[in-house]
Amino acid sequence: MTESHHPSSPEIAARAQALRREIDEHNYRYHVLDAPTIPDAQYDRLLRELEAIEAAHPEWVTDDSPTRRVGARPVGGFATVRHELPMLSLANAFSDGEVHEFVRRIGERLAAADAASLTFSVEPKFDGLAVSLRYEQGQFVRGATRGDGESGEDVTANLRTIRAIPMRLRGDDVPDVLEVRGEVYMPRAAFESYNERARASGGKIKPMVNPRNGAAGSLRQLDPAITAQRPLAFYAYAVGVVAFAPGAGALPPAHSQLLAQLRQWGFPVSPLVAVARGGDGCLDYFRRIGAQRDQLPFDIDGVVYKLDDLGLQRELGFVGRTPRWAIAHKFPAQEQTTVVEDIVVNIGRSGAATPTARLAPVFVGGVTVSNATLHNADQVARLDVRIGDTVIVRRAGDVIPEVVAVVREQRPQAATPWVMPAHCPVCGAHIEREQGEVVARCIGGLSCAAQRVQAIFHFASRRAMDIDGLGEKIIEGLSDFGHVRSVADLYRLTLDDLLEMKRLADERKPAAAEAGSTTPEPAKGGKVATRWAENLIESIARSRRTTLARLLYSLGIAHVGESTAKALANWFGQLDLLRHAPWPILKAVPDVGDEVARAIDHFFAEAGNQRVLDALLAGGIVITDAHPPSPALAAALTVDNTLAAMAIARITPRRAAQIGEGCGSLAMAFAIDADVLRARGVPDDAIAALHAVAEHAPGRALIARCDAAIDAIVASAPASAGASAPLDGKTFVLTGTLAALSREAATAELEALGAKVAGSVSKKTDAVIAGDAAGSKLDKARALGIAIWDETQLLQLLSEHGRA
DNA sequence: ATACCTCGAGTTCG
DNA sequence: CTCGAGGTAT
Repeated sequence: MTESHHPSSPEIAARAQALRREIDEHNYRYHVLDAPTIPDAQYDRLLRELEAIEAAHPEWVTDDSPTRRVGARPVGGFATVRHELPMLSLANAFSDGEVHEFVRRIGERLAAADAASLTFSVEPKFDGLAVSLRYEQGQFVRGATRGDGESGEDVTANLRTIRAIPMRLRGDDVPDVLEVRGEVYMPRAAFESYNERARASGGKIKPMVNPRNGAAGSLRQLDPAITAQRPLAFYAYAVGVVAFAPGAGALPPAHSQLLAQLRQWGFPVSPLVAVARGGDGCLDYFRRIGAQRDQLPFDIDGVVYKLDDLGLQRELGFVGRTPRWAIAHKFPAQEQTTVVEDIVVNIGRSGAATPTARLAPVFVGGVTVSNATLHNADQVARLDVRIGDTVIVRRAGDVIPEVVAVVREQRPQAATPWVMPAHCPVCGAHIEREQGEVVARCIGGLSCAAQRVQAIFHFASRRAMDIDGLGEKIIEGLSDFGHVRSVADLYRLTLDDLLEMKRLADERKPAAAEAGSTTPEPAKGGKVATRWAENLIESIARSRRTTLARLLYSLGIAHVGESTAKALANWFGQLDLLRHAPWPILKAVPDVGDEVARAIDHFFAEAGNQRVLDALLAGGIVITDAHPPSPALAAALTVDNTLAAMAIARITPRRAAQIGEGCGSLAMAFAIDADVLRARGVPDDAIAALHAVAEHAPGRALIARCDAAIDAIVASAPASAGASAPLDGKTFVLTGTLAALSREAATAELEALGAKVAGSVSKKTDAVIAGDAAGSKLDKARALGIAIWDETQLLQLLSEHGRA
């Protein structure tokens, strides 16, 4: 429209009509062909132009205009619609055998010579909401939910808001009446972003439990304006009533062709539909779709096989409301409902009290689940899970089951909110929760049997001391019968100790053995038990030779995991230097800050822990990789002893420089009078900080200990670094499965060359080494433009430097 | 102070 | 794997 020329009414009306056609066309290209030809912004411009015209000329608005997708809000509930042809329900198959049986039955009834050659139209079974859409003379007139199959709810206004549903059929040969059946669903991405916003809203918007509930809830909104904001989509998969004008046309003879026809009429049909031959073809399809399931942009709960020939379908007919010619082959459910029988508290090695839901066993995602963690009290409160509640349990792409939501309608009257118990169920000590922390902890420490067992279990674990065959049950036995109180006791165990423990443990639970347990437990005191005990003793003996990093990690010091243990071992080199280092010294190690340094200091300050360490050494532990402390550590510490003083007085580097300028060194600063310092230009707050330490006896003692520790470290450190490691400062990330090396071996090789192997990709990563079936890390590397190597390149790098 | 980036700890079933 | 929280760079 130009500014000078005022278009006549007929011109504008024509423009409006053209816009409607164009917008419909773009909807079709986007939703049905999945091949948009204009950017979203341009689409929006067209829509706005049409809206403007219609606002100026309401008399031209047509019922099927794309602007009319959001209609008026219905009063009260939804009207009930009776389906002229009932909407079917399908029989289910859960195994290959049931599918073969289904095909065999059809072959038999049709007296087909060769059931294996029957063809089926096969398609994914969407996890959404089935609806029926009615078109008269090509216009969308009504849509209803499936309901009970006989009648559903009239959700026409809401269905209009779904762009994937055409308001008008395309083409000329359209039937007088057409009912299309299909599934309204919510794409996963839309579900995720909706929940993202819900979380960001801080509770104002309630997150959806899953895409299916999201779709169902959205479609049942009384206000179509709300539905319009929910990103719903639609796939057509069948027809109901179809009536052509006399002589005007007919449906094709096969279901697969019917789907093609629906696509031509303007309906989205899943691109995954296919044709399969015989039971084996169907099962091939099932596996192919199953393999893609996690990658699909929408949820499916199985696949559907329909005998392709519509004539044969008619011949077979129905049993009740389910057709003989179709079956749904379901994947193992990823979500199930079950009942929370109890909520118990588990105590971890750090005393963390973790609530766990004891569930009535339920088959989810291929395994029977009877436990699910609830993480912490906050999570329990968020979900408001109570004993006796019916809950939805999921086992998503991950392995670990989780409680997704509570089904409020099925809550027993008597159920009360769950609260974290005040006392440890194992040792009776208080359970306390630090201000601002999420986890509650049993404060019993090692006097709590649970924490003792967990501590020993951790000590023996593969990445720690690697004692093969020392499992939780055995440790419990050894602990209960007094053979092992601390990890050091493991190295004093005798064959007799183990055999006696086994005997006592077996006596304690004879009932279980008599209850017809299938595992024969004979020869308890005999050869088998002896052999077991010998193996365990041998495993323990083997573990004596270890590395400093492993030993440190084994101790279970708070905040000291594998990585920190390695850093400490590399920098200090020797246990003796480390076990007496005050925390300001520990802070010199990269990635060790106040919190971690204090935790280590605190651990070694416990006389009991030092005794255990001595006992371990007395028990024959040998550190095979002891070496002098790193020159870098010595260098960091000798900068005028400033490090320790800075840490204690919380003096920042900038301030330390100011003080240093004023009096030569920080150490000197402690000896100089406040007035003199002030006269030399040292700021008052710096002086106050120095004094706080100097006048505080523990502070002075700490500085003295730091001095001693620094002397010891400097004395034993080599003068300077030799040739630096070839890959010093490089960071790698491993992903996927490597063929020649295990992931652990590859890590060890790279670290031997001085490289760091990180767990996740960031912009600091130098290269990502991708093995087979690499996952999200690879995508992230691509997004960040990080070098991606294959295994060959890794092996080449290693051999260049004389490894592997 | 703030915004990453890492690390640690807990977790289920066969 | 996922969350929480510690460490460090900005």
